[in-house]
Amino acid sequence: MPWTDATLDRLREASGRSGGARRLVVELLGRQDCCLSAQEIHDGLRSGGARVGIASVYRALEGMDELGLVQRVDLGDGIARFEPAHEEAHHHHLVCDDCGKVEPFEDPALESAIERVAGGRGYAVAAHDVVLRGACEDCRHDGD
Amino acid sequence: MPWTDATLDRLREASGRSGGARRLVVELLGRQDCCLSAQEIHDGLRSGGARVGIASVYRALEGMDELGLVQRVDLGDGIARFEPAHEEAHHHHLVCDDCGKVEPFEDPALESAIERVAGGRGYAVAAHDVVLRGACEDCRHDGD
DNA sequence: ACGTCTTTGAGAACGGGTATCATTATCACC
DNA sequence: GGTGATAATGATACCCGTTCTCAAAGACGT
Repeated sequence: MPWTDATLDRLREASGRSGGARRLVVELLGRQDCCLSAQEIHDGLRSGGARVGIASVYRALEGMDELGLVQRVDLGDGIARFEPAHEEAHHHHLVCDDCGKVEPFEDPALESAIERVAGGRGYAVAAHDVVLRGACEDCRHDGD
Repeated sequence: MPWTDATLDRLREASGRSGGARRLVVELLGRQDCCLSAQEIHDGLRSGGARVGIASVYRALEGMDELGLVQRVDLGDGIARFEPAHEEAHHHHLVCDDCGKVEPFEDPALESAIERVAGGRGYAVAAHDVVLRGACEDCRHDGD
């Protein structure tokens, strides 16, 4: 788990301390391959028997976000989701309006188009989200 | 104001009635060239002397959204924004993390990359948002 | 082990968005 | 122009994700 270890190191380095709640959040997030909401993280930890407060989950996520260790993902439903930031495997999301399924995708041409746009406007882009909403293949063939 | 008139017609057609609050919201939105939040619309109408409830603003926006007359824009700050849907002038947004400025952009290569991704995944994409965050040209040259 | 300073957890507080409900306004019909 | 059925409206209570507060617990240098 390279991301988990590196993230714990960076967090300890930044604050000078370690903490149990923060470690649990990082470890859970490191096991995921797509995004999780703060509530989902909280529920996952509680169901695993940990006595973790929701505020600690938000604090851990905030700290990681400031250090660029997580990618904040906004799917448009008013709930912030987070996933480990693997710079070598940057991806975006397809959201099905029918069944709510979220699946990641990556596309080099999309990335280069984004970089070209930002550069042409004088922008130093720190982050970008692309969210495609619609009907997934399964739901297109179901009744709709 | 072609969008304003067409939108009022479509809304009346859909519900069978007209209403003063809805008309004010549509007229205000039709005067904008980029996105506004519900609160901004509400404040704008109240400061113009109209006694409009915030609930009516949300209802008007919801109705227009269902008919595809507005584009819902999510800039990642937890506030939904809306702008007139001009299908001939589809655009996305650059957001400055420093000064909060929002500016629109459009890019045909970006659009075609999105369509290609969605098609390759069997997705019927109904809507897509691209939000680029970073430092705008002004803020890059200021202190930061 | 001790003291200091950060983290933590519970719950209050905040804010955008939605639901409720009595009142008002619109419109087809007369 | 009335009249009645029905939708729109505005004030406000409510929901829920997120942030704030604060006392208690934990981490680390000494």
